[in-house]
Amino acid sequence: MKLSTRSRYGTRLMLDMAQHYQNGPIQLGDIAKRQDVSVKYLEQIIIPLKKAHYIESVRGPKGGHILTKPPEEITVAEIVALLEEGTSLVECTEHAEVCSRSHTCPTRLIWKEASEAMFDKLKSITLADLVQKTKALESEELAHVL
Amino acid sequence: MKLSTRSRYGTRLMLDMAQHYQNGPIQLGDIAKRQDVSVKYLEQIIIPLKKAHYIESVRGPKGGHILTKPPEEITVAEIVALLEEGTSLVECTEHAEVCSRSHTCPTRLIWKEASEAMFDKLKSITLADLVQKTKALESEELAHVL
DNA sequence: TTATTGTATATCTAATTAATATATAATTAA
DNA sequence: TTAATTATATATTAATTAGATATACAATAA
Repeated sequence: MKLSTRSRYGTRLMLDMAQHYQNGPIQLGDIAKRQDVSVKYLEQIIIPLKKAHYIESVRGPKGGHILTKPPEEITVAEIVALLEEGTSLVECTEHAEVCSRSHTCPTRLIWKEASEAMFDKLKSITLADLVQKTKALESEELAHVL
Repeated sequence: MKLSTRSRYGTRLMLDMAQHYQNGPIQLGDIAKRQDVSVKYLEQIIIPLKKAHYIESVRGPKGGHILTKPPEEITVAEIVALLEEGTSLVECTEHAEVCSRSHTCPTRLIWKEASEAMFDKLKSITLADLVQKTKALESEELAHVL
């Protein structure tokens, strides 16, 4: 039931890009340093995000990656759904045919409801919200140190 | 992010026991047949449920397992939390020390909120609800066949 | 034209999941 | 009292997935 590093790192990748949204193409090397994740792993994670057109890339020196939409218009639910390949906690709610009991299975329905509750929450959070939250947390931390 | 078979089968194990709550000790062999899961696997899954005192067992012929509480008093949230070993989608919300970024990490907070949304839903569903739901689904299915 | 950056595959390791096997202990009914 | 039945405990195995790393190639701006 744990979230994979794939969607956790992917969300941080997107958040990092949102934080530098105005700065032109962002390089994975920079994100990797800031987020403390290997470039090679980020290269894998970014593929589905590019395929789904959340990100565009430019090659060559001074190249990098750019969000195609403002952070206000991207929810965490979209990112997680993409990187986890679906919004369901069980295979059978999306593909009933994987289990012969699907049509009379009562537990199947509750897993569906639980998945929906979770994603409804994630739908309510945009990358812009996360950028804001980050600033708040950082000044909190600063106040705590002083 | 998928639920393990452990908690899925475990929930069905508990549901099956709830369906036969009045029938005295239930044998794993019977549950295994009805639920189409191997006895050996159920034997493993039942261990934490016994440790947490949801189930008591009697050995010998005519032995088996019994719920210690009526199905109305057991929620799916409890079962899943037990079998998934926690209610969190990420390690760091329960053990902040696993990640040095925890104190300023904005994503950590949203994973926590999402986990809570999910478990709040599961808390609202008891084994008795599932027993009811099963009956409804079965008569629906019957009506469909006729 | 070369340094820089992204792209595409392939490979690898470790952990986890899902399950099976074997041996043992308790209990009851014949 | 003993044979059948059932639970318990531990070990083992097979398959899958997660999490990463490595290698070779393609594009492009300075």
